[in-house]
Amino acid sequence: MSTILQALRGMNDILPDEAERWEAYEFVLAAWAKSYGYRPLRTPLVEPTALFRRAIGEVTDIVEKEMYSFTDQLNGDHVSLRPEGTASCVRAVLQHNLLYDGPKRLYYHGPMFRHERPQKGRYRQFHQFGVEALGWLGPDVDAEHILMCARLWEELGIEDLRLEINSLGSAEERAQHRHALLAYFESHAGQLDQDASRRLHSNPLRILDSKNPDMQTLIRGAPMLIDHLGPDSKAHFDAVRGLLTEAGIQATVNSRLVRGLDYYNRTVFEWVSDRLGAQGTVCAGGRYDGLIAQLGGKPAPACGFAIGLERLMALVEDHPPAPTSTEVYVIHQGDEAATVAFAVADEMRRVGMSVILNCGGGSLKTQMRRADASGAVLAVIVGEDELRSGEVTLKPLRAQGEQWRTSRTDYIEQVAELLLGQNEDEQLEDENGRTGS
RNA sequence: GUGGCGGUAGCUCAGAGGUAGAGUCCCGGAUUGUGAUUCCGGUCGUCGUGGGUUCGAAUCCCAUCCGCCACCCCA
Repeated sequence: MSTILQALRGMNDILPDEAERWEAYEFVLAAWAKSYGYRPLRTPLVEPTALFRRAIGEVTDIVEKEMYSFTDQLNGDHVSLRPEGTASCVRAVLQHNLLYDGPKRLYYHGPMFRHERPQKGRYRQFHQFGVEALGWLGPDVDAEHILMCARLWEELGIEDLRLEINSLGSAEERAQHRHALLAYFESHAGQLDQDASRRLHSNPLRILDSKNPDMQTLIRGAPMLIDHLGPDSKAHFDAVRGLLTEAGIQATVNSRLVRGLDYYNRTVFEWVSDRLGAQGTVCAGGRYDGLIAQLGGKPAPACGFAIGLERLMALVEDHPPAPTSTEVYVIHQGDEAATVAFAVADEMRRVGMSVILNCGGGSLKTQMRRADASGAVLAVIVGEDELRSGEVTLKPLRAQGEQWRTSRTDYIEQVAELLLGQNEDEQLEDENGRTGS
């Protein structure tokens, strides 16, 4: 063991059983995003460190202590593995001037990197599916994002996510509130715990989020951000909530909901599960109207959110999508038959069947066992007898019925028929299963 | 990053100073070309790693790595 190198801490291999689930989810999520008019964007995993420092904020935990940052040995560039997707997305949009002909709906997915202490649902390399709408002022887009999440949970059969939403107001309103907050906490400095004292000047908003029971009274008395919202921000927030109510989506306003990235303003939201322990946030996002200008673009509003794929998939572990299975397993005996079997497998694959050709020899019994274990619907046997008569043997492995021999010129049609019949049976079973439960 | 718990066969786990085990999986066989079940046989481990204590360590001690839980924070 000691001589075998391991994956880095908090970075996981996704083995075939799980990887099949991943592919299924990636497919479902991409189709979902597309159905709302979002288009894919792929950006590099490595970006200039400055991008994240400017976008996420210098004093955030992510930038201060969680980024994989290093110096490119060859040219001295300061680069970082991306800790989230929005910064890269905005960078790409600006670099290629994608907003030149109007607003854009975009989605992305892939690995993100944060150097945190791993736990279940929290990894150093984790995966997000992100959705961004750039160029719309809202509140319709804000509501669209929350709505599409709700519909996705329905589609995936997740029923216990609760929605928390808040408004952070504009940058000016936040600054005002920060002032009031600072004054309040400074006048009660004696009641602040260690964490709160530390955050007092770096990020006083975060004090509101403290879980320390001794702090709750103090926090309840603190100035509320929502009371510092101007008429525009208030109208925006009300409009978002109105649209959600119209759509029948229940949201809890959590005035202490604060996102960990500096770029957020106005609407922020989180979908939270109680089944994931301390890592309950499955999906979160909000509006970031200032970021585009902050990164040097022509000012434009935007909002977006990201889903943590590990967390999402942990919620539906009990109902994994069925993996696609092999249809045909080709068995053969003897050198000459091996050549024929090779060609037979190739022929079937070229008409679209998924075929495993037995490799590595083995007795007929052994090969039959492998065929059974492969999940194939049908075994095609090429033995010495078949070779002499120019035939193959077809043996159904799942359905009733005996094996039979057929000529090598027309066996494919019979295989196709058999597979078709099998698929119909499965669909029937599927439907019965669904209506029956 | 802080604190707590854990790591024994590919997998699930028992063993708590005295010869490393069970189930499962995998492999081979049960009269020569056929899957499940059953029966028989077999492989598998530096007991996470490295030190220390001891006549003797999977077992006790220290360090370290990895995982889990809480904090911090977040998807």
